[in-house]
Amino acid sequence: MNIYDISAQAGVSIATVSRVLNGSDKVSDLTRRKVLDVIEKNRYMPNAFARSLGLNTMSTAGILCSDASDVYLAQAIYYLERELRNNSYTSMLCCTGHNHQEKEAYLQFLLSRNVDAVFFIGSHFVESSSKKNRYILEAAQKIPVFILNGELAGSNIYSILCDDYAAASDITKLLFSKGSQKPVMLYRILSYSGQKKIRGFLHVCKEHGLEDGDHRTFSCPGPLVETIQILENARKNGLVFDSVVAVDDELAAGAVKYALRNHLRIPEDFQITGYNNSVLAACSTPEITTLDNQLEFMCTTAVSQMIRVLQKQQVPSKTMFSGYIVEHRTTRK
Amino acid sequence: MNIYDISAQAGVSIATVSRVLNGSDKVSDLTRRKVLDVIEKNRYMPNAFARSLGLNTMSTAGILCSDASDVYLAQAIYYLERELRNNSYTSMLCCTGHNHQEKEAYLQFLLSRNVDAVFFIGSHFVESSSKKNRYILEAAQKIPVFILNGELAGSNIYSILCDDYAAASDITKLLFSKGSQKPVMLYRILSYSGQKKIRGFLHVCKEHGLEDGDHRTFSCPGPLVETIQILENARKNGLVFDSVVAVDDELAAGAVKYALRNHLRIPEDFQITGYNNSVLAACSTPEITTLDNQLEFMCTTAVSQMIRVLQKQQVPSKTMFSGYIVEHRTTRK
DNA sequence: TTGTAAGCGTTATCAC
DNA sequence: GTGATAACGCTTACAA
Repeated sequence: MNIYDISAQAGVSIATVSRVLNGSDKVSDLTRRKVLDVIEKNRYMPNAFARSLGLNTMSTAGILCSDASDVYLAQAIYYLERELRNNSYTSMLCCTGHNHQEKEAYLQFLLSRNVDAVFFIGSHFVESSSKKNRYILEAAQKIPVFILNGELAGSNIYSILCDDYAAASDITKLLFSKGSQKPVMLYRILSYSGQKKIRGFLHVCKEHGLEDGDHRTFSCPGPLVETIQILENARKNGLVFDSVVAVDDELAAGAVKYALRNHLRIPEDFQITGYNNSVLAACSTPEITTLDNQLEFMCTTAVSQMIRVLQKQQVPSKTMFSGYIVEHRTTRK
Repeated sequence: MNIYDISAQAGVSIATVSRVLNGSDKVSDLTRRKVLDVIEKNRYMPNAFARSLGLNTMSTAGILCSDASDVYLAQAIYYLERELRNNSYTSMLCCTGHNHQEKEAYLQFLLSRNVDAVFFIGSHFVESSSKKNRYILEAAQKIPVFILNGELAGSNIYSILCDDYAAASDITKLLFSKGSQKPVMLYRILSYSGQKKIRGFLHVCKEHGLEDGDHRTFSCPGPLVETIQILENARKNGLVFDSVVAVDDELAAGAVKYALRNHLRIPEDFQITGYNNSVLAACSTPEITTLDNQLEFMCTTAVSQMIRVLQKQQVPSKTMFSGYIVEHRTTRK
């Protein structure tokens, strides 16, 4: 069943059917009714491929993330998909993992599908080596690229991110103000946002006279049990700490486990802060004080910027906004 | 830059270029090399829309779920996308929410994009009213439909699911065997799998002489705080219970909170089981005993069945397998 | 092994 | 307001 069948049955030309299909006002009501009847009777649906070929777009956007099962990224995917869909765009999802080669391959894969734009969720897509970022710059020559929670300068690249330096500073300040003397920080990897958070933490530590900040940050890329072990080892090695600043809520959940196992009272003896305000912060007992980096706002902003860019309108190449602290029960009153 | 430009530069016909592009062996090595050189020099990429139009497929599959941010569904999306991608299929994601109209609209949206197959994740897509399921049957007339964790009979529909009746029975038996006398069950909604789990629970209760099972199941569709409140209310209303069978790990996390607030020792005074073996079970303190319903296996099975169906091979319309219990610290040794 | 030419099903530009 | 018809860029018989 194609446009010719419909035009034949309705006794009009394919041009008229196409006009009806696309809501042109240059069709008489009578003809329109006639054509619509035939279309409905046959449950006709125009062929998306032919349509795309003519229009050179299928209204699709690519979403690249390392892992759709990560609670934070999953939330971002949810918001992005919702906004895209509300604007009649389909979302093509790709989970790349952390391997650089794979990231490149997946981006090529999306480009080969002629997506109209692509969203990177997470700062780890932006690498410190500019050579490794070339694939993003090249993609941006074809379609607009949006980086959520990360930053990369380049033409046709738009970065939308939370001010993680300020946020990490604020949350570290909060701990000091609640009586913590010796915080430590848990991070995953030295991604762009990871580095910002570490710098914010270190800066505030220094402000409070803690000069050994460099020895108070720990990389925890592995599963929860390893995170706990890292804290155990730090203590065994003689490090004194009475609070944990974690760069995500899962790490914070690890810190909660560490505290409970060692019979440290939360928040009296030991305070913990998470990051992302995810379901994990709410599911933990006690609920974790966390930083809301306004993910929903970030995603809606990104999609509306995409729409603007595709309409050739001007859009800032960098949009940064502040997060806010959500106090729960792992920090003192 | 299109196939004509390449053919002109390489001094061959577009047919030859197409052959090279599609790895035909009917091209001499010399010609192939010549064409590949031109392709690489120009970074030529064939137009996906034209290609799709000719082949009548773009190698895309639709994934429908209610909410990509749900930890369990997010995990399923991750596995499905990975398997699809490994088979050169792109994933088009749609999050429908729970409204029936939306589900229909989203399915139409995917069909209008000419996807090759569609995956429904979650039993709540299958409604008890067969009239409401018609949209799925109709879609199945065009493309194969795969239902994960749900069941619907119909031509070109393939259901892949865990035996939730047996699983819920097993996990309830486990609690009795660990000394629980009075379990209660927490469920979300009366979805297909929800009902199976409830029946399994009730059956085992009866086996153990607990005749008031019907009064021991509670619907908890809302957020965590409400789940806790429901348990509080049950207790205030005089119901005695010493364990909770939850149909997902988030509900189990709510039960953990309830127990801790009421100073019930886990697992000595109060035992809890979750479901799905998700990150929430691992992040909770104590870690939650949970049921692994082999989501990864379910997703890989679904995708390999899709491949087979698209190759016109025979595939069972229903595939059911058993889950297994992962014992952690919310049940006794 | 290579080339010619006919589709694939739309949209859009012209005439009328 | 409507109808021919060219374009979109590829795949694939069929011919050479």
